[in-house]
Amino acid sequence: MSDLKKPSRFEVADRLHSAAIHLLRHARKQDALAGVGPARLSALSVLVFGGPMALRQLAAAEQVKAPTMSRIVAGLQGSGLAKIETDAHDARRIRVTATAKGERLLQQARTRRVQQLAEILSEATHRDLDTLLRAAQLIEQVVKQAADRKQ
Amino acid sequence: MSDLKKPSRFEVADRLHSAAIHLLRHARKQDALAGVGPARLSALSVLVFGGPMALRQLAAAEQVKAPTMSRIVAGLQGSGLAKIETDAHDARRIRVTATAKGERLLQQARTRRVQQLAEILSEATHRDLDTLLRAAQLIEQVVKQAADRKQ
DNA sequence: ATAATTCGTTAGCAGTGCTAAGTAATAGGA
DNA sequence: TCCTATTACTTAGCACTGCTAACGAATTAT
Repeated sequence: MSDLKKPSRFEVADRLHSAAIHLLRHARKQDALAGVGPARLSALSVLVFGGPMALRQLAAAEQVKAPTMSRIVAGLQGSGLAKIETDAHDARRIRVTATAKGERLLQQARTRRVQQLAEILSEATHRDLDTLLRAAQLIEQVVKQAADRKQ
Repeated sequence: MSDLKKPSRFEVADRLHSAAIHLLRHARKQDALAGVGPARLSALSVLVFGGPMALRQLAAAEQVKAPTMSRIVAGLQGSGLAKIETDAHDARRIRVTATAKGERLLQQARTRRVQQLAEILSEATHRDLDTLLRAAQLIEQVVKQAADRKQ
C-alpha cells in the first residue's frame, strides 16, 4: 500500500523508460569485454535462441533495416561467430547460422551481463526482488501484446 | 497470491535485462522523429531536469567519457539546444545550460516517447502500474547506489 | 616556482543507424 | 515465352556515438 497516489500510464511509462536506459547502460559496460559490439551481440543472441534464419528475418527481429543487418552479419562472419549459406529454394536468400564459437561467446557475454546486473541488485531486499521480477514479467507481457497487435 | 518462490538476484537480473531491451526497442522508434540523436536527447534531458552543470558532471551522469560528452554538447550547441558559458570560479570548467528551444524540443520528444510506451501499457491494470512504478523507482535507486559505490 | 593534477578539446579509430542505388533471382502477367 | 515488377541482399556514403591517446590551459600541491 505505501503509496496513496494512483500513477498514470504516462508517468509510469516515463519512469520506466528512464530506468531501463540507466539499467542497460550498466550492462553495456561488460559488453566491451566480449570484443564484439552490442548490435552484433544482440543479433547473435537472436541466432542462438531463434535458430538459423534469413537476413531479412534477422533484421526484422532486431528492428533494423536490411543494409544495417547485412553489415552486422558480415562482421559476425568475419569474426567466425556466424556463417552464411545460400538458401536451397531461393538463391536470393541467405541462411545465417551461429557457429559453435558464436554460441560459446554469446553465453559468456550473457553471463557477464547478467552478473553485472545481479551485482547492482546486491542492495535489494527479497521484497524488492519480488517487485522487480513481477515488473519484468509484466513488461514482457505487455510488449508481447503490443507486438501481436501490430500483426 | 503471486509467487511462492524466492527469486534469486541472478534470475531477476536476467529477466529484467531482457524486459529492458524489449521495452526500449519500442521507445527507440519514436526517438527518430525528434531529429536529434539518442545521446543528445538523453544529455539534454539531464540538463533540463538537473539544471546547468559542468561537462564532467554531465559525462558522469550519462556514464560516458569526457571526449564523447564534449562532442555531444558541441552538437547540442550547434543546434541551438544548449549553450556553453565559462565558469566564474574555475576557468577550466564550462557551464552547459539547456536553451528555451532545447527545453521545448525535449518536452516534445518526451511526450512522444511517453505516449508510445503508455500505449503499450494500455492493457495494464492500476495494480500493474503500481508494481511497474515501484520497480522503476527501485531500479533508479540501485543504479544510483552502484554509481556512487564506484566513486 | 615548479611539478602534478584536473578540465576540456582535438584527432583518429571502430561500430551502428539510415537512405539511395545497384545486382541478382524470383514471380506474375501479356 | 518473354517482359516487367517485386524481392533479397550488397555497396556506398552520410551522421551519430563510443573509445583511447595526446594536447593546451588552469588550478592545486609541494
